[in-house]
Amino acid sequence: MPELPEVETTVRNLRKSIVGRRIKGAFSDTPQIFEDKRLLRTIGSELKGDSITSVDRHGKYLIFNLKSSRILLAHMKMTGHFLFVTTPRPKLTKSKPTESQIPPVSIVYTIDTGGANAGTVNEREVGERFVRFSIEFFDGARLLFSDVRKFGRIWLLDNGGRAEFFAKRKLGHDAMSPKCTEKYLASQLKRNRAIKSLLLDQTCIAGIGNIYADESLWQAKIHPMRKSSSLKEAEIRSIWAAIRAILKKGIRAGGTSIRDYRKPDGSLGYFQTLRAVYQKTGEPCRRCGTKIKRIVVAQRSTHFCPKCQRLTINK
DNA sequence: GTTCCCCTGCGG
DNA sequence: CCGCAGGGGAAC
Repeated sequence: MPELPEVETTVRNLRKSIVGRRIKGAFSDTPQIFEDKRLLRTIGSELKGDSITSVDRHGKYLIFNLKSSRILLAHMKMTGHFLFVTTPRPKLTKSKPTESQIPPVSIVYTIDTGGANAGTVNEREVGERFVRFSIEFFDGARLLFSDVRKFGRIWLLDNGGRAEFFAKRKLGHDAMSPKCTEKYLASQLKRNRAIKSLLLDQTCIAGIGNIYADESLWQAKIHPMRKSSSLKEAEIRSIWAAIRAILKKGIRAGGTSIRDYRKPDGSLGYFQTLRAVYQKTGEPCRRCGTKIKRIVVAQRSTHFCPKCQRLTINK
């Protein structure tokens, strides 16, 4: 799921809800989401009494700045998404955690949505079934991290740990940052690789993923396999402008909700209704009617119009 | 560069 | 049963 527009939408949504609330506790029963496995047991006591002072983003990383000057970081990977709920904690089910798993502060229990009595509409909306991490605030509101595939990651950084964390990952400029100029893009494209693979490379530009890469290249009329070093200045300019326009459109649409992604309030984004090529294999190109083609680039499904987006420059 | 892996669910 | 899915890291 989440690419820059989804993460940005999440940030904007959460700023309105979680900033300033005092944390009563936190809980997770999914060891995979922590790089530091100790957090599985200690995250509750670590966060208790703290509060989130601001929410930010770098590429696809979500940044929760804490009053204690520490930072809670999150990456939603494929199916992760944050939900903010003020509804009462759901009723307990038989899948109650064992004694050893019960955290000192608060617990979010797994809801049994199977069987004839599959969860109520509300339970389905908040995706309780796949909650991997949760924070409970003193006023009863909760921040839930739902993630079917458990690829998402959460980190708790000490004061000052942020620079080291991002230096290690060598992220390029954020695609929506003023620093991500056309000139910067041109400098990054000097590496001689398929343009699509470079757009997906977070050390080149941070924030673009599979959907917005395909959409941007369609908009710019550039073939995804074009070698980046062969791109002319005008082509780079058009890619740069397309990235900006597409990401902006994605943000305005509240992101893409194809399967798992939702805004923190549970509502859907609508960029899926605006896309031109992503997962539109066989459908007519909006510009020329040619059937959209699917190939694999950088191990990812890639969708493009074989007529509008040519590899060779013949006209 | 590729290939495999981490996971779970869904649709053909 | 199979392939596929908004991501990314490790190993060859």
